[in-house]
Amino acid sequence: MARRSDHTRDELKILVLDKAWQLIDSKGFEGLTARAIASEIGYAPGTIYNLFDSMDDLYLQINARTLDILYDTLSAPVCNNPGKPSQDNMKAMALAYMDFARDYHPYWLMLFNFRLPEDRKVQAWYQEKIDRLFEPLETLLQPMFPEAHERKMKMAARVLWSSVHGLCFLQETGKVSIVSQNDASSDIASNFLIETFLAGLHAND
Amino acid sequence: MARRSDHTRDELKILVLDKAWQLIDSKGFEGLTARAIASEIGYAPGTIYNLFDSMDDLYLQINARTLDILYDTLSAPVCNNPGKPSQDNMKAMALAYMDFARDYHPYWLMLFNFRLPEDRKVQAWYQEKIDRLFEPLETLLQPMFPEAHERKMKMAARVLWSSVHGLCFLQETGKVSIVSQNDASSDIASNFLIETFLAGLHAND
DNA sequence: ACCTGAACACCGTTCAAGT
DNA sequence: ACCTGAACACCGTTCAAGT
Repeated sequence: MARRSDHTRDELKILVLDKAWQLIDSKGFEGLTARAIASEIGYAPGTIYNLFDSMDDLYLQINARTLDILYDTLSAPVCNNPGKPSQDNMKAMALAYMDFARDYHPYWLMLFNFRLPEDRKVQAWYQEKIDRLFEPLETLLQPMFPEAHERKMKMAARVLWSSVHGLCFLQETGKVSIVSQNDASSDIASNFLIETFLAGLHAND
Repeated sequence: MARRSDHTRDELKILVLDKAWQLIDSKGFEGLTARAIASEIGYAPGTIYNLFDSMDDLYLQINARTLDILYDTLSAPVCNNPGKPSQDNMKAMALAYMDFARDYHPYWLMLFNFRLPEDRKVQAWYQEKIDRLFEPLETLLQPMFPEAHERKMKMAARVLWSSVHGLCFLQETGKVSIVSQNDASSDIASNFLIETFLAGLHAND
């Protein structure tokens, strides 16, 4: 019931987000409540609302962290193997995405369950974090398109990316067994998708 | 506070589900609460739990209705135009799916936000409703594969279906503008996906 | 047997009151 | 200025008590 100044405002925000991240890890998204965070860091629930507009705002900040990790994950295949054939790197990227969905499962789910409050647009900085997710794939697709067809290349990147996401989503949420109950089924399916899509791109040239 | 027997148990279940469907339509998923349903049909909240194990169980029943409508929607292009080229029917099917996602938006979202309570498997009757969603697309893909390659055809159906879903999901949840801010962008993107995928299938024969 | 409705254990969020 | 914590308006869910 006083100013405590144990931490600066920014330190406190980071403290809250770190604890939120931990709570998701240990209790899942359902365990992430304002009261739980507050009690864990030794503050009152109201303090959360001093730092964030709402829990939705806090979810957005968590998603921002997740998007940063995902960006690094998707960039890795491109950066580590610049010499390799694009198709191999694309397959590696798709598998990296699927591994990410498994390893960061609750965080990855939050990315898509989150809906903005209808009325107002998502902030520009957040949209930017989403948009740049396509960049690594664009880098790989670039050499397959003439320079004049950049818009088509960008569409191809988004379509292929969405496809991998769709595959991953139906796989990961267990709605569908893509090929069989095999453990490697998602690998097979995503490789098949990429091979077919790239073959189609070349055929339609 | 007594047995009322205004309705049989089954009538009551239908009454609840109908009202739940209406509530989602008018107030969105957030407006769908046990108390709201009960008050609207003139029963006590406890009655809902007499008919359903939990709200999750009720969500599952709503999803079952949604899946039935979706199945009919996806079947339409195949049934109505048996003579047309498969590619045209596939494009129509993809657009039908995207229209469905828009027209039944909250119901469609519930399909994917719903996660089963970890421990126990989804019931067989529900899994069946999911599995048969692939049938219309399989019917269209069938002629493109030799009979011996049925397993490959089934995988192609699931991969293509997932891809369309992924495209639709990123489009509909507004995370990504696939081509531009154009209204027709999802049509362009899904047509491009299908053309490329089919061309790839033929090229890899 | 069926239904009630109070009760339990929670939520997100607000805001007057403290230091 | 910062933080508290009680209060408000909700949740899902349970279950003794009624008819």
